[in-house]
Amino acid sequence: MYADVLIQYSTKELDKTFTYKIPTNLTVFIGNKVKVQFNNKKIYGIVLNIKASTEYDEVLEILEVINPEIILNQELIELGKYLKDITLCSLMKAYQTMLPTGLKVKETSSLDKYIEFIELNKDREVIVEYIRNHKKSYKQIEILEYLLENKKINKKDTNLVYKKLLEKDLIKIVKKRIYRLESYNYNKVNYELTEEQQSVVDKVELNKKNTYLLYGVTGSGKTIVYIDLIKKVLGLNKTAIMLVPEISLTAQMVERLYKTFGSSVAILHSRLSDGEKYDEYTKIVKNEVSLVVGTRSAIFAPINNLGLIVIDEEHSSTYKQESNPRYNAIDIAKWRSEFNNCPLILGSATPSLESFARAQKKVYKLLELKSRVKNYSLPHISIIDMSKEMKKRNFIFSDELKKELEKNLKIKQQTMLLLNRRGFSTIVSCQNCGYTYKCPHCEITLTYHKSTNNLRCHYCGYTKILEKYCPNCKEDAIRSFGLGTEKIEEETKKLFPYARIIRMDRDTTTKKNSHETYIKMIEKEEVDIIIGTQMISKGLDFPKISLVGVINADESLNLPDFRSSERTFSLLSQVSGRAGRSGIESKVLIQTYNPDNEIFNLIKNNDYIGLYNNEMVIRKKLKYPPYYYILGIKVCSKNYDLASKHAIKIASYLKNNVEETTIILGPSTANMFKFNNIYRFQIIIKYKYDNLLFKSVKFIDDMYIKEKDVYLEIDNNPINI
DNA sequence: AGCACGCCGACT
DNA sequence: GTCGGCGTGCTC
Repeated sequence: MYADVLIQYSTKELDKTFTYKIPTNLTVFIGNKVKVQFNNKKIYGIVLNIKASTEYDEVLEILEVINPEIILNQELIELGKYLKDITLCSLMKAYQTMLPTGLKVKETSSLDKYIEFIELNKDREVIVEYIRNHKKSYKQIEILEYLLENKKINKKDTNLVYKKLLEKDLIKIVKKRIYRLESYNYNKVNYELTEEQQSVVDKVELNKKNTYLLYGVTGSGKTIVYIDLIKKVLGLNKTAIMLVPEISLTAQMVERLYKTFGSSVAILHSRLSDGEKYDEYTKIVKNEVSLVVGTRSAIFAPINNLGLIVIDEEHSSTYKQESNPRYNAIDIAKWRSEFNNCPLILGSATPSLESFARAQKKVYKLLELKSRVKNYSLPHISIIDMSKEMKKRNFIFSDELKKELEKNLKIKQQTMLLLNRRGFSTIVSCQNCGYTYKCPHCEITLTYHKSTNNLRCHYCGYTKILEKYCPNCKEDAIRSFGLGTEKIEEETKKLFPYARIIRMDRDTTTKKNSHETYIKMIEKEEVDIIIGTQMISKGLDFPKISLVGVINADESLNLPDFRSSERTFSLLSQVSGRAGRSGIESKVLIQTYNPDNEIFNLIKNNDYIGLYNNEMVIRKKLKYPPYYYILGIKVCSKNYDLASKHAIKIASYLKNNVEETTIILGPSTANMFKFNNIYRFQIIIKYKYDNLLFKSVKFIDDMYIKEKDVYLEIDNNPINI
């Protein structure tokens, strides 16, 4: 027998299988990871097909099967091909993306973790006899008697001398595989569904491949609906995958799931160690769990008998991978829902326009939760005109926000302050000559971080110490402008010296568990004011938060992206939803320099439908999603002229090789025109249905494989343009 | 990807 | 004279 093996290198040149002979002493299955000789090197590959004959006269033999118990099942093998098709990556790249680090197709050491136990190796009578005959060997007897009583000793926990007994074959050392993450034993908690929640659950047909959009206001209990649906599915002896937008939200979600489902839950996200990930993957492969919770990549979990997929906060941009392969977990989920003939639930309080439009067109089935549980009212939202405040020399806190904060501190309630930008100040420049610090690799302004006294590029990570004198004119006139969370923290501390303040952004929460520590602090009410970036806007559920202040709402509104209104609405609704999660009356104050912008009216009235209707008019007029799909091609090179030249060439080729309804824009300079010293030109393609387009793009993509100094980044349905 | 083979410049 | 630069070409 012969096997078609896909080689570990994920380059497009080697994106094909090679045939190897299966030696008679090896059992090989489709989906196995195997070791083979390739071009005089020993490397690894995946078996994609097994056949009886080959056209080649001479083929090499498969050398070894690695992890024979863990194979890519038929579903995942097919899914890899789909991933390749939609992202134009190589097939191996697709499989490497789907596999956890410890199981990738390359040299990997075993990550199995074992505990060693000492156990008796002879019958009870033999041992008792031995003890009787060796009364003076106290040490040995101590062990034997303990083992007679307790059966086993953890080898690590003992310093007893057991070597002699081992030599005499009276005891043995037994290795047992263990998992690094053990599920906690929470007491199971019962829950009750409201009438509205129950009716939503009842509408979901469990044996059909429908996509549902669960549109429910913040605090309406979407999670309970997910849990109840999962319970029903597990009751049918099927399994489920649930995705959450970010790692910080998995802990909270997992706790809730444990309370309902006990230990049959596996967790997958990128902050697990390689060993932990490997263990969780093993649990799934061995059918030891029936529910997988995790972030984006958990959608590739090798779970069998899938009966339900839930994607919470479906509008979140984190479901889109921003590096190759640029897939969206929602697309993968749809594929798996079809493959397994099971429902997919997309949930959100502010669905993406694409999803809501599909629900309107009945492509998705719309499920609605209109009321907050226990009828807690939504917080009262006011918009504050910062241009008026500026005349009073209030640059950060308006009078009203100051007043409300003070009030809230007095009554011992918690306050959240949102500013979607970390660091201290966003622009550092010289008052004398106008010199502005910019990243030498990316051409964007550097952000000043006071805590570390340096300047940082938020794109490539370039760091530079801030000098006292201007590097250009040598004057002592360096000043910084623009707001970041660090500055908010400093100002808040000045204004409210007695308040207990924490700052949560990427700078303060990168260490493992630091995020959890902060959450615990908020929970235990050891904190009065929480300052943070959008990180604090999602999922957090604390009853004591009754005031939310948005320092500068224009930050996200002014981004040059057609989705900026949608995103701003979603962010502000999301963060507003953090307040008023108990009976207490709560407030949200949004500071802006553009109070007349229609969007604030919509946010104030929590009018998602209004936003949807407004935006859809604009999207239609400007031919943006959901009316058109977008495909972005970035032409990249270290050489400016080369990038520009090829971009023009590609655009003109495309104009002649796509359907008439398709619109080709550009090339123009990309948003991050210079990034890490690479120049990027962008071609935007707007299309409806165009089979020709994909053929042409694939053709171009193949052509540029060989090009050394230019490369393409192709992104179908990009989330940023 | 990675390595072999292959053809032209500066050096123990 | 060689050592070694990286430009094609091939891998079951």
